[in-house]
Amino acid sequence: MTARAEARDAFRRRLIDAAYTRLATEGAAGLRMRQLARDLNVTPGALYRYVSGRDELLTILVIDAYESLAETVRRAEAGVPRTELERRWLTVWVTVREWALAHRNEYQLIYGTPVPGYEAPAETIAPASGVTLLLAQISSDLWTARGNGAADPAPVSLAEDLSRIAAWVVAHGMSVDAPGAMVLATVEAWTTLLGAVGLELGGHFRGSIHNNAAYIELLARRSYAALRATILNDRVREGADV
Amino acid sequence: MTARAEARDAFRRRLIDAAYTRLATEGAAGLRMRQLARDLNVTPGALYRYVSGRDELLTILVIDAYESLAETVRRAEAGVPRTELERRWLTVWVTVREWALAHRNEYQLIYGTPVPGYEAPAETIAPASGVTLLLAQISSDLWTARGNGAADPAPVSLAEDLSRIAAWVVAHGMSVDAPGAMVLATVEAWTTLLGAVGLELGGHFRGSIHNNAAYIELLARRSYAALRATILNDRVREGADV
DNA sequence: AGATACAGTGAACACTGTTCACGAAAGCAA
DNA sequence: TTGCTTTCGTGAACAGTGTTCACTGTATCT
Repeated sequence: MTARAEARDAFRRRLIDAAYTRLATEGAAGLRMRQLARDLNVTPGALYRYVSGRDELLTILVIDAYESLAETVRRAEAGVPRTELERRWLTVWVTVREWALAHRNEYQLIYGTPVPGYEAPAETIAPASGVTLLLAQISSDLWTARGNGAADPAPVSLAEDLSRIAAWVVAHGMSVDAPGAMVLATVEAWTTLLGAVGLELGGHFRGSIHNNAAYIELLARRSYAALRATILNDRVREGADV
Repeated sequence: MTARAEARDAFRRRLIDAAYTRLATEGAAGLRMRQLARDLNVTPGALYRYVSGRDELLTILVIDAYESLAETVRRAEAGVPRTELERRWLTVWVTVREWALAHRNEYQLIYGTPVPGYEAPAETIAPASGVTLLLAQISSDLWTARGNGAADPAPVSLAEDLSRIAAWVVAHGMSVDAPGAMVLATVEAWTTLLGAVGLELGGHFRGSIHNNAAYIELLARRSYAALRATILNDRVREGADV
């Protein structure tokens, strides 16, 4: 590797780091090319030797954010014994929230309003699936450990979507034997989780929920209970007439 | 009223209308003072006679969006017979989603990432409560019509938050006798609803849910069932041992 | 009718992202 | 080592942004 290529990579790294810092401290709007040039003691034009423009920088940061979130959650979840399914589930919820609080701007970058004039390109799709896959894994583990229970029927109106999700899960190397109702409950959990975090970050709980940690934990427990309840066995044992 | 004051009001109205149009067609980023000036055949400086700046315009539009959403949902919900609680509940969910789809940018303006450098001022808080109040009303009606059921106990960790919500509901002229567990289920529903709409608008269901109409309806039904289930009476009748 | 308040102008200021011709330096081949 | 080529960073420029301000002309009020 030539000295030039090395210097090039090094500077590109510095640029991305500077961009990351600006994003973290000032949000997506603080990501200004001219400001980054000042941060790096260079004229604005020089940046375009390393990056095609502001959009590419944003794409890099989007991917970075997805990966950072997924990695953080994966690491936390890996620390919980495999058999303690509910604790694993809970850990995912809590860790997502904590990451979001610690990385507000990165979170908004990926799950907030799309940045004006910026359309997330295809390469951002793959890294976006990290956390959902983790939930799917736990859900799948629950199904495997179910004993001899059957599952709720899945609604026909979503049959197509559910088989799409199943295919996608298979494509990520997981077994798909989890039934539609469980898959759906997992998607539902994902929806509620991101809803709760988004509302908290947006300050929409100002007049209601303040103890957001307790709230998210409650939501996590409920969603896990709902997930379990999709396995008929449990309910039947309890004598419900569903 | 003098002719001048009249013209002043008329122009201010025209300005807000133009801003609304730009927001709807191009998003918050398309809301450019200079562009609005061109739209109105006037120099940019003239706008500052009617509005203190871009932020005030945004605030007006934020309030407008909250009110438009609340009004739309209120009207739809009012069309359903009072006693059909589940249909009323469902109508709220579906209408919120439909409004969001028809007014993507307005929705993002209120529930998406806060616009860079813009902090929503106090006067936006009141109009934000429209839809939540509607859900609270249905939930309260359900409680009133419960027969002689008791309610689940509410978690102590959220007791403070729940009483804050109760106080806020009272301040809006509703009776508060609905128990904590129901209030919580209502907040939970709100969380999931906004989560689902936000994810759909953000394109985060691209690899999974496509039939979003069916999905939101399913979520609505489930959340209503959960709301009902907070009233012990029902569950006891079904023989569950919770 | 005269004083006053106000609307709109046009120029300016300080920014932004992006492009481009140019000179300097580095890498490579003979 | 010499010469050619590729790359780098600069500085200036372009087109755009929000906002301010001295200055007119016109409408309102006394």
